[in-house]
Amino acid sequence: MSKLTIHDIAKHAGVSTGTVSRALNGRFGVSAATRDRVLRVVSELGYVPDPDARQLAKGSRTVIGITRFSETSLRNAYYTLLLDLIQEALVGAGYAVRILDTKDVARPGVAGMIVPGVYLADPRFEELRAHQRPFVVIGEMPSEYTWVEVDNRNGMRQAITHLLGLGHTRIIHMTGSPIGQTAQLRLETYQNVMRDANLEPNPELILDGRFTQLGAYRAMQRALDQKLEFSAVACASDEMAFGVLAALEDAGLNVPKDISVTGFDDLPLDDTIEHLPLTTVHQPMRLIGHTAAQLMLELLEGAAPRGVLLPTNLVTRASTAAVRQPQTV
Amino acid sequence: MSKLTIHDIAKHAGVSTGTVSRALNGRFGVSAATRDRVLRVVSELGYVPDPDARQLAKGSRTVIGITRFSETSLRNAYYTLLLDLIQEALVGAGYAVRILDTKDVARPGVAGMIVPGVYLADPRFEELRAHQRPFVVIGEMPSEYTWVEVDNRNGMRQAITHLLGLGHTRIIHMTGSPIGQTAQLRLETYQNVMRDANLEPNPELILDGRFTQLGAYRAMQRALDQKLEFSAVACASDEMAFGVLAALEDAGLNVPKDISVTGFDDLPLDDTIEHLPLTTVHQPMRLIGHTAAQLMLELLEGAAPRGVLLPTNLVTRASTAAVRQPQTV
DNA sequence: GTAGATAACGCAAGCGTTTACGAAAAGTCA
DNA sequence: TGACTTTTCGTAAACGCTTGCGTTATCTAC
Repeated sequence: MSKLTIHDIAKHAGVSTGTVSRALNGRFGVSAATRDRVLRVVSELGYVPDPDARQLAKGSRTVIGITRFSETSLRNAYYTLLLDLIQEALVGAGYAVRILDTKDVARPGVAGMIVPGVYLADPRFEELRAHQRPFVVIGEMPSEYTWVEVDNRNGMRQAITHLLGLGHTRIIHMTGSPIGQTAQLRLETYQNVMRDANLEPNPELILDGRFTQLGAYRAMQRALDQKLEFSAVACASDEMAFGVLAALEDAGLNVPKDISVTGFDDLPLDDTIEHLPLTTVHQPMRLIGHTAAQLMLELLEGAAPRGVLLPTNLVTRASTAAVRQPQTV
Repeated sequence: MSKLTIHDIAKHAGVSTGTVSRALNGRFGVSAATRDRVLRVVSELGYVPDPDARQLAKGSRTVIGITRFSETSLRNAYYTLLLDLIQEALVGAGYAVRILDTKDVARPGVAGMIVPGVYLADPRFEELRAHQRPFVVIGEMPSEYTWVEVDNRNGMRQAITHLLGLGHTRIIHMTGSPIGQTAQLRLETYQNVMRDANLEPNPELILDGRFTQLGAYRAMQRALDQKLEFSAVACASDEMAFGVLAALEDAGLNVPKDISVTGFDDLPLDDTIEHLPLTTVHQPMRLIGHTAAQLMLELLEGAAPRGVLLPTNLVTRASTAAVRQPQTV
């Protein structure tokens, strides 16, 4: 089957190409009836407009940049997946996507920026604000700007509640870098949920794993050396959970028999590594990517900035179990 | 300045647009004299052809896929940088770049694949071979196919020679996953250079860090626990070197006073983390990206597969120093 | 029912390239 | 030198889409 063009659609729907174009782009000047008919034909034939032709006709090419991550905050797998999803949505809408630096915001031809993992305190954030270009932030919630973030509170609440339900009371929280809102929210929620259960959060049980495997491994090891008493570890990221798992394993402890561990992110794992299936808070990755792209398109059409909070939910797997010997508070 | 088009070039050079196009694309039917004149005007005015228009005129859109990494082999920063560079070159040549999975090779519209960090033993490699589409491999050297890789031998040789020159004789080699050629070559070279210096390589001094910070940290820690005697660590990646640095620091050892450490890759570091400046083997990242793109374009034009080996060189920084108390073999 | 306003749509001219095709210029050979 | 081949280059028609303009159909209000 040779390439399907807008002319084919026009012919099938009995209208002109101009009308098809307008229907497709939601422009005014098309009656609801014909729009529906056109759209039906489009989906029946499986027509998808050629991004090149579209761009060409629209005028100068518009590219949307996605920044690199800061190393520490979020890791490889997460980023790559996100990139892919955003690309999918944006290219579908006729934009080009490039990986850029925040300073490229000003570059001609760059219509906007999607910035995952940028801290509000980050100088790069200032850079973005200084320019006129629209941008959408992933993973932080700068008021007055456009962002998409997951429901950290609810996610962590579910994880801690799950652990409490299994009888754990001495629960370590492995927190990430304290610079970001994300880590902060997860930490706060941990503290709140503990308090709600009448367990005054013990500062000793809050460890900083810097959002990395190694950081969490070291923190955990130090805690074990100090004979810290605990039966569960709630981590602010999967990455850190893997570090914790390794430290526990090296100490001869069994997960989940001796210690329960929870993560946060639900990263798709590389098949080549076998890990204990992790009980973790799932982030709707596809939705995040899709939403970020959608918000960008919205912004480009002149919409007002807004934030979107996406749901999270706990996925119970093999790294958590009932506490071994019930403890008295 | 409004957009520069092929017409502007044509006018300035006193030729037709067709001629400009032919000159630009190296097609036959244009004399050397006019080609040079056109090219000169092009670079003078800084004209760059519109990829969209080019694609549109050329026919159906062609996209070139880049696969995701397998987690373990090469890390985030490396990958992202590479992605950026390849994108730059390929988009400039009028192609679209998408992040895809190896199984998408067969997808219509995908002209080729660039696959960084795929092992030869990987089933994904078979997948690539099974289809007709051209692909170029980064970081492995599959004979009969097209690849770009850095000179692992020379790089590791320089690193070890540097350490030997500083008086070190008990040098640990922190190797990566043994599945890949890369780790294998670096390991072999370490052994060879040691032998050349009349130091029979000691198997005890070969540690597996699995190409990750955590892996290297654990391996190093174990070695320290066993009171292994050594004065330097030559790592097969920067990532692992950071793990080693952390382990040494935790053990109260000073780098480079007590122990010298070398890396491999010369990853651009995230500014937010302060690390000891690492003596490491530099990989010409820009060149790698550029070469991969170039090879792909070549392949698309029907050229025969070939491999390109890129140079490496040692960058001496603060993590290496003369051995403390000279040792006798 | 008619005039005037408004909404719906078709027409066709681009957007910046590439690439047949054919004309003109330059070589080639006897 | 003339006829014929080859090379060089200009012309113009695509490529698939958007959009301003003008035309026709549909409303609205009297």
